Amino acid sequence: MPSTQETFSIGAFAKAAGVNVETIRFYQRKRLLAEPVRPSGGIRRYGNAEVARVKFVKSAQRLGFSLDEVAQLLRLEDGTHCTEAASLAALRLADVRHRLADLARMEAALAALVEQCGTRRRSVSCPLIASLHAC
Amino acid sequence: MPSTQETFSIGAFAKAAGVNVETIRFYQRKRLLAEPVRPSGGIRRYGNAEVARVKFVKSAQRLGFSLDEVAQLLRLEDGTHCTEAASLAALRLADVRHRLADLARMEAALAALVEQCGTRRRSVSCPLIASLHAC
DNA sequence: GCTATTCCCGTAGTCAAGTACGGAGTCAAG
DNA sequence: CTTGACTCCGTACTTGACTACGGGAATAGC
Ligand SMILES: [Zn+2]
Ligand SMILES: [Zn+2]
Ligand SMILES: [Zn+2]
Ligand SMILES: [Zn+2]
Repeated sequence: MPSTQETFSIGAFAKAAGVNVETIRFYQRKRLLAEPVRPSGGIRRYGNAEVARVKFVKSAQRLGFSLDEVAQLLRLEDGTHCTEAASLAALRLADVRHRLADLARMEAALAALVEQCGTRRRSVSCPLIASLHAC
Repeated sequence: MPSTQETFSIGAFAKAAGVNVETIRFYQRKRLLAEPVRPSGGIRRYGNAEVARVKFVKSAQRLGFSLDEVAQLLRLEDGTHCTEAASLAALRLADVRHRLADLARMEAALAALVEQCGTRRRSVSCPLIASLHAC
């Protein structure tokens, strides 16, 4: 019972998802997006679900995941999974936690930098470089 | 008064920094690294400072910064900065905080996914896609 | 019905970030 | 002094993620 109109053409779809039409087609080639059947020589239609999917891809990308990794993430929720999916998710989770820690360090360093530059103009040495551990 | 021996050849430098020799030279072309003078037809020498610099670049990259952005970050601590540097850092900080929030959501979603797949095999709907808001 | 957008599809080009290669020069060991 | 490893430098190739182009089909507005 989808009440909202779920019928985007590829152009409207791309606009709704905030990407280029070519990007949609590129994702279809890369199997990140299924191409809906087209009514015998007609035009394909897309719904809100695929808009959300594309937005997820772009967001995950911003977090540093490659398209292949995003595809894996998506497969976690898509298909028949469980046994292998759980271990995959665990791997990704460890990765995410590492990034989280790194980002937190970076946040602290940047915040300190902003603080120092803002209040006094006498900073002995920037904490930025020191803040990123050798990992 | 540098007591530690600060004399890497480019090969030792690259190894110490955990990157390829070609990467060093690439960074020099990109002005992320200055090339030290070479004693009239001799071999260039590098020190611990540039090792730290390269490690910083790689760490910042892992956090999603592009090389151009890393160059900006490095300029923050290098030159005469403060006024413009503070706003640049603030921009990056906002970005980092956004990513942090997204990553935290994703962490929760992945943890839940792992949990669900591990214990029961009945998950109504994966929270993964929902975890990244439309930003 | 006519024209202007869109869509479809394949191929090709771009941009960032390296990575590889090849020939000449340099240097330390033997 | 020769040999082998390493350096220097320029140019070219690779990979990931798009982006552009071009010609024919389909649909929408008038
Ligand atoms: Zn499961
Ligand atoms: Zn780390
Ligand atoms: Zn300052
Ligand atoms: Zn976000």
